[in-house]
Amino acid sequence: MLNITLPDGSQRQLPDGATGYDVAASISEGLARNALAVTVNGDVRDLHRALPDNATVSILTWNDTAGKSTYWHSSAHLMAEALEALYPGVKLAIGPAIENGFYYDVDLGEGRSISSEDFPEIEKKMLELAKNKSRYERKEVSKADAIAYFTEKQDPYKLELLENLEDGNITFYTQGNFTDLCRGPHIPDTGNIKAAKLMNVGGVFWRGDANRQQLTRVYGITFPKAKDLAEYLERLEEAKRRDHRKLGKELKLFAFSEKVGAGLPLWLPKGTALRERLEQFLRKAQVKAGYLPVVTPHIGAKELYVTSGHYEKYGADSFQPIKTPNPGEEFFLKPMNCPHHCEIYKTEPRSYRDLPVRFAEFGTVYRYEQSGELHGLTRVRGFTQDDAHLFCRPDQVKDEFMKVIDIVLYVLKALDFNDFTAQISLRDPENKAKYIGTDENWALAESAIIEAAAEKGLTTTTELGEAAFYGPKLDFMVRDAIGRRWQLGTIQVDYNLPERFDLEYTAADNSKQRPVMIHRAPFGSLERFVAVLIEHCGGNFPLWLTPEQFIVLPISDKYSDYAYQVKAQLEQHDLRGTVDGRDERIGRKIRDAEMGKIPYLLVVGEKEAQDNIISVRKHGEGDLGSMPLEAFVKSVQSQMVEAM
RNA sequence: GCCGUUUUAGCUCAGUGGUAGAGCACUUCCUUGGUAAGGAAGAGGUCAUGGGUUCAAAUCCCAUAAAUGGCUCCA
Repeated sequence: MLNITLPDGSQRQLPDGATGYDVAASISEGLARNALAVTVNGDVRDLHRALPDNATVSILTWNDTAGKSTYWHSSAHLMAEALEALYPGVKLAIGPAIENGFYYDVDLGEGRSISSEDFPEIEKKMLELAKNKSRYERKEVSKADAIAYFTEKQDPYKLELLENLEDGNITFYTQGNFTDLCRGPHIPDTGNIKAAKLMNVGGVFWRGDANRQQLTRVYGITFPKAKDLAEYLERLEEAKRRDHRKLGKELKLFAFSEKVGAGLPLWLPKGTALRERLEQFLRKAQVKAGYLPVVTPHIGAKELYVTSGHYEKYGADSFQPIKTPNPGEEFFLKPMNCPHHCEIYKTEPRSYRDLPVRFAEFGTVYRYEQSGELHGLTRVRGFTQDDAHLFCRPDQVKDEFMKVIDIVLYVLKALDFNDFTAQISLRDPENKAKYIGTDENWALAESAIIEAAAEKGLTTTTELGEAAFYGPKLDFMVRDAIGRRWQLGTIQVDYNLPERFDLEYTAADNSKQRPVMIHRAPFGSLERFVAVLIEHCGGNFPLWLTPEQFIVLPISDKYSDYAYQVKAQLEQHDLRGTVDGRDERIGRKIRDAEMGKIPYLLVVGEKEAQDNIISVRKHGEGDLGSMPLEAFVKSVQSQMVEAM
């Protein structure tokens, strides 16, 4: 008999040779039907493999990330089978599952290519093959047999992969007419692949090496129900509708100009209004938290970056130096604010009593990002960080972290990001030599971050080896309104720069000590944050932030005087808006204002002018009826207070 | 930076070798209209840039730039 422990801690006894499927069947028929794979002591395995004794087993279905991933990996094999059927002689490289679906890298051979026009045929073939309900059969093979198989098949990529595999550790999976070198695991059979869609095709290099063979990467996604595919495609459409590049243009927030240069955004008046409001919002919170605003120049002498180490690391791959009439004199556009802030720290001797000291700056920096990497506002060559550097004693790290977490949480709440986790990135304990700083300090900082996150009640994940060489960090991984994940709000410990800039403070015993430096940027950069925010709210910004809160729409030009009176009165209550004074009918004015995503449309005509009221229409909700100005002001103001 | 695709009016896009098009936006006129597009007229283009092929190029070829989908990178 086997003793099996389930995730809830309960125990079950099954006959020897029982499989994950048997466990699922012993729980419920439905679970057995939906089971895709199992985890055995944490490792994902095929559902139909015999279980070891005393294992902890959990059943994976479509609702588990690992279940989906297994499903998509199996789908990649199905696509490969379809490709082999349609493109005889195709050579296969690798085909993993990814976050949304899977891909397979293939070599079609000279003169053949796949384009999106070929997708329907491949999809059709996949579904046709899936209908056979072919089982994914696992088989352990010797290295010699595996090499013989792929030599026969003339697949150089699989042969190369085999070179790095150990004999006795090699498995093949076969479904239908297709056999692949694969570690697995896989779903039981192709039967529950009910919907397939190829998404994209692109060229990649074998093993990412530009000197090697160019392969075709075919991306696809599959689902157990046709409805799921339809929903997925709808989500993609929604993402397109929310694309910040599209909305940025439509709402006149920002633009790019070839003449100005790639990756250098131009902020239009409305975008600037939004951005400045964000800045004010954070500046206020920072001053309350004891930050000291500073301002530093956009360039720095070469020596500054030699000291910081950036010259050596990035000098050749970035914007090249600015020369002056003075021979040998060189300046660099600043790629970051930290070196400047270190120099500010050094302007006076610091006592342990002065710490922490927190310098904040909305600092514009320039980085020569690779041309292929530029993307709307999320990846640009000139951007403004909501930067601050905290210099503190080692024993203050935890407290400072907690305070920064407070600010980040405040920002996320005000902007309606409610779904997030904190990722703690620590040192790789196996490879401590990679990192700068003493063991003692690392241990102190790492436990400070972990404790701070725990005391703030954050949901956290911990990544070993993800820390920068100069210190551990905490990032907020935020899920937006349509389920995409973004990294916002970074807090990072730095042992490197204090060392390089020889920063010190005088301790209580009169000894010189090294302060700990903490970088932090709740937004990251204004550019990227605005991009994420646009996509999160679909261009419908929170009322307190939006460039225009209202627009007054006079029924005809007879009432435009009254319209301007309304605007002036609302402005006295610190509300922002305009009057649509065009010679157009009210229907047109409403349509344009709705398309412009302005939260409140205030219609005024004869009736309103006479009774000194306004007729209020809310964006996306329709007519709210008429009311006195004061009532409107009160309702809007209370909404804004609530949001903060 | 590499591979692919794209670039035509302010915007969204038609136009596959023979005189440059539509809708919206813009200007003017008419219209004074009550909750998602009132009507008419007009103006607007070295078809990204530079070369080439051709009697003839928006259209075919080459280069450059930018955008875009990937790859690589991301202090």
